[in-house]
Amino acid sequence: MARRGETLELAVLGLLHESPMHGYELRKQVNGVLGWSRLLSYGSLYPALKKMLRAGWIAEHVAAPEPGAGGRRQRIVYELTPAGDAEFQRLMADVGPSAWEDDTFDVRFAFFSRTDMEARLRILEGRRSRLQERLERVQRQLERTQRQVDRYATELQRHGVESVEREVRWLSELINAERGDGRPTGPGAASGSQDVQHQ
Amino acid sequence: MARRGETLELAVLGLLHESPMHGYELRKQVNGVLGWSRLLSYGSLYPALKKMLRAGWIAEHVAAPEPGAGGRRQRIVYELTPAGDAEFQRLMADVGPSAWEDDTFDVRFAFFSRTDMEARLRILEGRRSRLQERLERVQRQLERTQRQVDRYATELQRHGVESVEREVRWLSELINAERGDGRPTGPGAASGSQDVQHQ
DNA sequence: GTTAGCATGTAAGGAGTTACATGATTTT
DNA sequence: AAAATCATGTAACTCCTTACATGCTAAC
Repeated sequence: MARRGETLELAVLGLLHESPMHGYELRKQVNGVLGWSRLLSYGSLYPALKKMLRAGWIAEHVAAPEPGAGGRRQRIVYELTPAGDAEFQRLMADVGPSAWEDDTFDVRFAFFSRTDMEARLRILEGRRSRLQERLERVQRQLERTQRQVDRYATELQRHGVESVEREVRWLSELINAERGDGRPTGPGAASGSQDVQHQ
Repeated sequence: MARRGETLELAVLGLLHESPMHGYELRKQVNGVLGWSRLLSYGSLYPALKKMLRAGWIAEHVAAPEPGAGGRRQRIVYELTPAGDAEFQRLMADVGPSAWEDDTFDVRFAFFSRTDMEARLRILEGRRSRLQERLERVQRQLERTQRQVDRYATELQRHGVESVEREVRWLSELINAERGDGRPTGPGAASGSQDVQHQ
């Protein structure tokens, strides 16, 4: 049951899973690697780190201010504890609807290497049908409300629909690639764009 | 100075500008017309309406429960006051950076018919350079951090970049259309990207 | 000597969600 | 009789941002 707030938590856990890091660096990674549009603020990150420390998922240790490049002050390096690793596994094991919601999906996807193919497929397919539902809902509304007098409102909607359709295609390619990788000469999934995307 | 919270306000003002509506209907319009992914909740909308009532921007009147289709209870219909119309104009007149932020841009765009071409161009161009900055930042990061061991993280970033590039192209087309509509055979703006960037 | 980037934090507040509370009317 | 849809609202809570507070080192 991954609530909304567990997204940042998962991101931190996943990044520390790769290597220990201090807060400032962690923030840049969260922004960069996870392609978040709005830069995560320190007012968000540091309290989250404190909370995770208290929960015993991460451990801190003060690193010497190595005189390399840039003005280095004493940094606090965080690393994953065994409990933190367990928590990461627990969160990643959730393949229910919450795993394919808008805010969480990207983070899950970024750490897909740490899940098995079955979980990946379930999440990708869940995400896809979620988007398809959205598409149907919007298109139904487009027909229902005939008030298409306004070109800008119409154009906005058209662009929105196209964006979602594009993402559905992307997901379909990923799903095919997953299945293709599973069975090298798969007979069912071999229609054209089999593994186009997978890298 | 359109702060984050003024987005819902602007949406309501804009929709009531077209015609009076009650809350339930307003919510559907906000969700549908403005293509919002997450459905706006009543816990958000009704307090906002109360606030706008107190501010004098909208007026309420109880409508008789006309026995048409659907279970109709007594509805509260809201309509724009002259003060509300003024506020709408004031908000729409803001062509500064806040007008092209992620959460606000869509709403502004939906009501573009109520602005002049100059304001439209300024906002479209502002939005475009904002996205281009984002693109550069991500691409710089992609080069800097060589840790591209993970195919999923890489794929996520690739898709993200492509999405933003696609939106930049969309904005460019809209900008061209605006200029084309303004001066049917415009001689000045015809040199490719003459004033593309100018913020 | 001042600006820019590195680095860590706290306090206050904003914007929205979820869950709760209520109740009418129409369709199945 | 139950379920679905219409319709309005409140209270508690969550997550996040902004602004503030501090101070180091490197480059200009």
